[in-house]
Parts: sequence; C-alpha cells; structure tokens
Amino acid sequence: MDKSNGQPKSAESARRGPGSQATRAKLTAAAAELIAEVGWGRVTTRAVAERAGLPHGAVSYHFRGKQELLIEACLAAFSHAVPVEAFAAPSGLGDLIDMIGAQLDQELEANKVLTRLMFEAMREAERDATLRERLGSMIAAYRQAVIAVVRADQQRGAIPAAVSSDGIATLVTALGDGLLLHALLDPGLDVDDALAALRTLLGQAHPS
Amino acid sequence: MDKSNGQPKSAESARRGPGSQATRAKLTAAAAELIAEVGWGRVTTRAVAERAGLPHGAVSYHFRGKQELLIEACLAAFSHAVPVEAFAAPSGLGDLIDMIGAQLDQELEANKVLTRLMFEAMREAERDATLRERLGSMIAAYRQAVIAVVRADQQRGAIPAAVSSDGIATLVTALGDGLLLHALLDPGLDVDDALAALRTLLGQAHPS
Amino acid sequence: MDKSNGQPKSAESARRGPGSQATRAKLTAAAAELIAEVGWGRVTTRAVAERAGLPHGAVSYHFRGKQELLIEACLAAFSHAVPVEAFAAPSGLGDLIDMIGAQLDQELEANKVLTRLMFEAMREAERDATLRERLGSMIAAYRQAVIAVVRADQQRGAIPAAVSSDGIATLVTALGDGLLLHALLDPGLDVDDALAALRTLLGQAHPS
Amino acid sequence: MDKSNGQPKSAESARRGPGSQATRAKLTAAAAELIAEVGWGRVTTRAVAERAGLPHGAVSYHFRGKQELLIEACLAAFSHAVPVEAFAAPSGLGDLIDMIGAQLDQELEANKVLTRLMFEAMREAERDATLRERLGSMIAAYRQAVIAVVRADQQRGAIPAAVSSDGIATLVTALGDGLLLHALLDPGLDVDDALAALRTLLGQAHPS
DNA sequence: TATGAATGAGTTTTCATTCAT
DNA sequence: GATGAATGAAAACTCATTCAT
Repeated sequence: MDKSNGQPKSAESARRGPGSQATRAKLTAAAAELIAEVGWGRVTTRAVAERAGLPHGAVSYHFRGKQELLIEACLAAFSHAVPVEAFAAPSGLGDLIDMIGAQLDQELEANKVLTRLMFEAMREAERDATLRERLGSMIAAYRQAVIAVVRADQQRGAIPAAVSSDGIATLVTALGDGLLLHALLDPGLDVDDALAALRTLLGQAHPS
Repeated sequence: MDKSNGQPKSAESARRGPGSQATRAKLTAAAAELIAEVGWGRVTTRAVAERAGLPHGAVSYHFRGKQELLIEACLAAFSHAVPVEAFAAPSGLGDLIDMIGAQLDQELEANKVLTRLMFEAMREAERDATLRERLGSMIAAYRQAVIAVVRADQQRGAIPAAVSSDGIATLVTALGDGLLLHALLDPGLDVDDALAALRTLLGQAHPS
Repeated sequence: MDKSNGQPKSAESARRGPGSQATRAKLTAAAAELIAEVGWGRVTTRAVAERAGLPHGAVSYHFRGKQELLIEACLAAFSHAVPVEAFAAPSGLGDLIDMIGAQLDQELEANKVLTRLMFEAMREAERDATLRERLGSMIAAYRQAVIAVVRADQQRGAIPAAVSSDGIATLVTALGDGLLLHALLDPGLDVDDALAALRTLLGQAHPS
Repeated sequence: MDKSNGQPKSAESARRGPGSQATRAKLTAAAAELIAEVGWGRVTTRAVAERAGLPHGAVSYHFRGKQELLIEACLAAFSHAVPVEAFAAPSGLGDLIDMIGAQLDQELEANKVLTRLMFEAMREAERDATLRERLGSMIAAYRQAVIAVVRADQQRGAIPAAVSSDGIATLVTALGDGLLLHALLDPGLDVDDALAALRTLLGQAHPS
C-alpha cells in the first residue's frame, strides 16, 4: 500500500518510538548480511534477531513478516551503498567503467556482500512484485543516468555517435551485472581484461 | 551417522537398470521446471514427485537428497539444451550474438524456463561447491569456444586484432548473462538494441 | 549447515524462564517412561510429546533433537531417583547389598522403570560419547562411594582386609547391574539367593 | 512356531536349495557384525545385504523380515562362539572365572563384537518373546552348567559347602555380564582386580 | 529362483507466526 | 511496549516390505 520511501513501515506494522528506528535499522543490517551469506531462502528470522543482538520477537514486532524484513533490508542496503549523487557525477563513460571495475574488486569484503545481495534481490524480484517494482525503479534510474553519460560523451565525440545511446547504456549496465555474476562464480576471472576490451571498442582506449 | 541412507545410489548417483534411468529422467525434468517456476529454495521434493507423476519416495530412492536432485536437474537440462555441436559451429562472432539474441527471445516459453534455470543455478553455485565446480567447467568450456571464434574472426579481419581476444570473450559471455538477468527483471528491455550496439562497436572500433 | 536450528536452546540446553523449565521437565519425564517401555530406539518424539500432553513442536523447541531429549531424560531420571544422600549414608556393605536387593524388587513398578532405563542408557552409552561421559561419571562416583564403604568395613574388621577394596567395589557394582540384567530377562531369578551368597562370602552372613 | 533348532527357517520363509544355506549364513554373519557395531535398532536390511555382498532382495527372500534375520543372527553367532562342549569341561570354578576374564579381554576384537552382540540381544529379548525364550534357555543351560561346577567344587571342599550353590552360580553368571557391561563403558576398568577379589572370597570365606 | 526398482507410511526437524505475560 | 515460549504446518528423509520381471 503506502510503501512510499526508504524505511517506512506499512500502515499496520508501523511501530513508532524513540528507539524504533534504530531497532529496525539493526534488523535490516543483520538481514542484509545474512541474505548475502546464506541466500534469501535460507535466512531465518531467528538468525537475523540473533545477529542483530535483539530478541526474536522484535522481528515480528517491527515487520509484518519475514518477506517484508528482507525486502526492506535489500533496499536499505542499496540506498546506503549507492548514494544517488555518485551517478550524477561521473564525467564520462570511462569513469563509469572504472567504477564497475572498482565494484568488482573482490578484495573488498563490503563489495562482495553488496554484490551477492544485489544478486539475491534480483532473483527474488522475479517472484515478488513489490521487490520487483522497487528494484526495477532503482535500476531504471541507474540506466537513465548511464544514458545521460553516454549522450554527453557522444556530443563530446568521445564515443561514436552512430551507435544507439540506449543500446550502449543497456549494454554497459548489463555487462556490469554479468561480470559481477561470473566473477562471483570464478574468482580468477580477468575482469579488467574485459573492461579494457570494452574501453577499446568504445574508442576510449588510452593510447599508451 | 552415515549419510548414505541405505538406498541404492551407491557412489555418486549411479547408473542403474533401464527403468531406473527413465524414472530419474522424469524426476530431473520435473525438478528443472519447478526450479524455473518457483525458485531453487522453494522447490519441494513432494512437488517434484507430484509433477513427475511418481510417488514421493521415488525422490529419495533415486537421489541422495533434494540438493543432488536439483543439481542433476540443472545439469541435465543444460546438456540437453546446449548440445555441444552448437558451440562447434558458429561461423563468426556475429552468429554467436544472434544466438544470444535468440536465447533471450522471451516469447518462447522454453527459453524462459532455461533462462531462469541458468539464473537459479548460478545463484546456487555460489554456495554449493559441487554445483559451482560442475557449472564452472561448463561455463569455462563455453568461454573457450567463444575465444576460438573471436580469434578466427580476428584472423579474418572481421574484428580488430588489437583487442584482447580473451577480453572480448569474457565480455560477450558476461554480457549474455547480464542481459538475461535484466531481461528477466524488465521484460520490456530492448535487448536487440544492446546487441546491435555491440555489433556496431565490434565492427567499427578503430584501434588507434 | 549449522546444526543449531535457530531455536532457543543456546549453548547446550540452556536455562530458560520458569514456564520453560516446567515444559522441559514434562518432556523428559515422558521420555524416560517411554524409553523404559519400548526401548531407546523405538521412542518417537511424537509419542513423547503426546504422553507429555504437549504439541509435537515442543520437543524440537526445547531440545536440539531426539538424542538430546533422551539423554537429558535419563540423567534427570537418575538424579531424581538416586539422591546423592543415599550414597553418603550406608553404614556398611551389608546395607548396600540390601539396597541393591530392594532396587531389584520387581514388584515395584517404579523400580522396573528405573531399571530398564538404566539398562537402555548403558546400552546407548556405548555408542554415544556424550551419554557415555555423563553416565560414566555417575558410575565412577558411585564406585568411589562403594570403595569408601568397603574400606570402612575393612577397618572395622567386618570384611577381610586382605582383599582389594577396589576389587570388591568393582565386583559389587558390576554384580548389581548384572543381576539387574538377568532379573529383567528372567523374572523368576532368585536374586536374594545370590545376594545371600555374596554376604556369606564377605563374612557378612547374619547368623540365622 | 516350529523354530526348533540352529538356523531353521520358519515354515513359509524356508527356502531350500544348494546355495541357500550359505546365503543365509552370509546374511546372519553380516547382521551380527552390524548389530554389534551400530546397535539393534539402527541396523538396516540394506546395510546387511551390502556387507554380505548380496542383493538387497536376498534379505526378504531368505527371512520373513528384519526381526527374524536379526534374531537368527544372534543365535547363530552365539552357538558358533559358545560351543556347548566348553561348558561341559571346566574342571573347577577357578577355571570358569579365568574364562570370564579371557572373554573380557578387550584386546580381542572378536570378543568385543560378541560381547556387544550379547548385550544387544539381552536388551531386545526384553521386548521380543521369541528371542527371550531362545536366549533364556541358553542362559539357563549356562547357569545349570555353572551350578554343576559349583557343586563339584563344594564336594571337593574347594568351596565352602554352606553357601547356596544356586546362589553362587547366579552370582558368578550375573557378575560376568555385569563386568562385561562395565568394561564396555569404561575400558580402563580393572576387571582382573575384581575377579581376583572374587577368587579370594571364594577361597577365604569361613562359614560360621 | 533371484533381483532390485518401487512404494508409502512413519519419523525427525525446521521455523514463521502468534500470543500471553 | 517488548519478549520469548508456544504452536502446528510443512518439509526432508528413512527404510522395510512388496512385487514385476
């Protein structure tokens, strides 16, 4: 119903109070970690409460049910991790590709968690309309930002203007997630090589 | 306690009499459908047996457990759907991209099932070492085939030789799965546009 | 996968609220009865819950699993039935032998239950390390008490001092369980006759 | 019904043929091992067949059911291991006690198996009338033999005549099994010490 | 005669949710 | 407001026995 923004509670499950927000945040943070670790379907409400250091009853008290908790957990994690401003800024597609490369840096534990979380959320979104809608608009916003970047580059002549800007945006966006996926399955995958090839194809290659 | 529950399925899964093979095939086929429909974690052995038109006990009789059944189901489905000859043949990267486009054609129900199945399998492979290994070698074989195609095209001058063939192969492979993913989440996504852009880039790029 | 199934029972079994303790006690009491009646391996969690007048889920909620429930049931039954004071008191080996005789009195239903329970526990202890350890220390404590009694009797001259006190203690302890075993199998066995013979051998015979 | 002797099959389950006896023997031998290893209730027909190197169907083909197989397995094992002649011979109670000591020698794997098997059989006999009867007569025969030995020793003056011969026989028989039991649970138990004490008591006791 | 695939009843375990305190 | 004990539905798994071949 009125699932308007960030961490709102649906009408009935809304529990307001001084520590309420903090408790919810602890629970969603714990839930996000667990989704990444064990997978959506293997998260239990009890494990979430335990990791959050809260009593088990807190879960049902603050959320309508497990599914709501997990969805909120994903969205909260994404909105923390991918501040919209980041998208506004990149000065060119080259920067964006660098960002993708940085995100794929498996050395950073935080990246791995977020990557897995996104993956789980996408999979679940196929079957949960609420999540699909919410996640879909996040992705659409992202692609719009990419399209803008591509067009700016095309006007600057940095990218061949003859290619569809929407096509490139879709390509880059999908490629990012595809590489993410393959890198998770095969940690030895040479992601940088693929990104370098992409830069070259786009005419972004730095003449060495 | 010994995990072998006394049922046949000796060492790993085992080859048994002819009737047995048919029963196993019915079960894996039913399981593959269900994984695609409801998601790995929500498949129940009972539902699989029911769809296969077999008694519930058949599952445990023929497989060591649910996980083995689902893994076998995925791998069997993939090996049926992606006959090795397909990889041997493509006459060029252009053909391969066409194949990806065809695979993503959401109109075909069979494609949708296989696509979702692949997604589920990749997701599960992150947490199941057996599946990861088995799926990993399938993907590696696929990428090797792509690399060969890319090199052939480069020798023919159809693709700029200056770009890393491995990089392009990784890029194309990952892009395929990335588009698959995004197309599942947003059925309205213009996949062809992205593939067209890729073709153009591959044909246009001028190594400086 | 983690064996802790998300239910309370933190570390080993845990102390919980007052209501919880009462529920656990009902379950262990019911389980002890059933072990004695049908044998360790034929006790089902469902039957335990039913006899305790509790829902089936209560078992898994309060115990990590069936084995833990049965072990706790045995140990609880023994510690109720064999209050430590009893060991502290016997004024001589004669008293102890009388106690064994009383314990073997098959007329008393309570004795029969406890006797069978002990038998089942010993049998299971051979294969369950946890139970073996716990039961082992109970038995060891018992034998220590018997040794003390034997030594006191030897100092009083009631028992020949030339015989190893440890040997007599082992003999008496083992004999108790051996008679128990044989009496269960053959209710007509003349246990008192054997105990009388033992008393005579020990020089404890009451001049009739 | 007509369970007359050694390895007979009950009327219906009797399967006669050249290799039939050999097959039955393989199955009972395998079953006896497994009972000793995992306990009566945890033996599965399939495990028995596997260990015997026979097809699973052989079990139901040669025996009326699992229970019959296990009972036959016990009785066959005992009659092989405890040839009646052994009882006929001992020249005195001292010899018998030596035999008990030898049986308790945990170093011998065969002893351990037989000991555990006897223990399991006794436990099961409490609840299975057929086994109780068959095992009971074996034990009774054993005690009769012991009584004879005791009386002979008493006539020779080797044992005080004032003590009930039946009592001593019961005592020695039960003690043997009790020590067996305790030794299984606590392999460090000094059995010889106890047997030495018994010997001393039997030689020392002064009938008043 | 012998086999092993098939069956299905029965068991343990998991866990989200409810609700009394 | 908070808590955590309680519940029961649902799931996976076990395995003796049956029976077609």
